[in-house]
Amino acid sequence: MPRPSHDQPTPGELEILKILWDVGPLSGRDVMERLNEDGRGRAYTSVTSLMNVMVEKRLLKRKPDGRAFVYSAAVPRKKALGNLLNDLIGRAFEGSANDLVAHLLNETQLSNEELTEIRKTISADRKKRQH
Amino acid sequence: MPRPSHDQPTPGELEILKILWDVGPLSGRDVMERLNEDGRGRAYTSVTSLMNVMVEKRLLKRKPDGRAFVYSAAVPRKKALGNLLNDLIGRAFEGSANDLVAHLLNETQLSNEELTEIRKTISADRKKRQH
DNA sequence: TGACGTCTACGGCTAAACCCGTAGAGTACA
DNA sequence: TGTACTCTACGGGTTTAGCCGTAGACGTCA
Repeated sequence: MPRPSHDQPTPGELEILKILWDVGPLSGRDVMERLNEDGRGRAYTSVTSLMNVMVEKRLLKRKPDGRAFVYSAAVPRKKALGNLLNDLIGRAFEGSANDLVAHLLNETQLSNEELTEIRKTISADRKKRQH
Repeated sequence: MPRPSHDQPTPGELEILKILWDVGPLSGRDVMERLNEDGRGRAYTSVTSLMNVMVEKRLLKRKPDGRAFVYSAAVPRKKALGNLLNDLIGRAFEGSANDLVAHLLNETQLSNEELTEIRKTISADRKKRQH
């Protein structure tokens, strides 16, 4: 049996999605330039080839624009990140979101700033939910 | 350039690690039987072959036991899960643990039970930290 | 018209993930 | 001794991820 197809965006695919989520529809060349701001000098065809795979996977949409294509995300950011989170919760934390949070607090070293931020997030969420 | 070596345990590797973390050192056959409780009928050689790769990656250790090997996790659970979490935070949430928690609360549908659990976890953590 | 540049389509490459089968050595038991 | 079983070692197979190069179409500008 082959390697299981993961259904989640791969790391490289996520990079592209993040760019398109942030700045909206872009040409292949624009995506390449943004990607390569990290210093890795990907070739133009590497990027478009990856994006074409993503179109087949329904992660991206593309429309002709003159002679070229304009690509845009076909999956909303919130949903994609939620899937990624749920995938990790399912694979590593027996499906318990609470286990994940507990691990985050106990086993990773968070700065005090991050801790207070998280506490604020939690209490704000509680207030929001009691209408 | 090839696919970047991910440094994190793959999904299949994580399954094996979870078994060894839970029940301690096991023979290849025992690991196979536990794995196959999920219904997928992996062959014995599939499992041992995967575990041998994991030994090379230093994810597992093995010791001869009579004619066979006994495998054990070479990476502590807390560290491996922490790495997995940090990897996701870095790739998907711009390095912000708080963003991850916020996403968990806002964008994934958690049950009320899970929400109260998480709140308890957070406040227990706070109390623990004010020694 | 010709030189140049950019775009797509296509195919190919390496390595990882995951899956197995077979051969040969060792053990156990009748 | 012979049969049956189990283990390791080894190699192979398929799919995906990520990376490119080249060919051919098309546009621009001198």
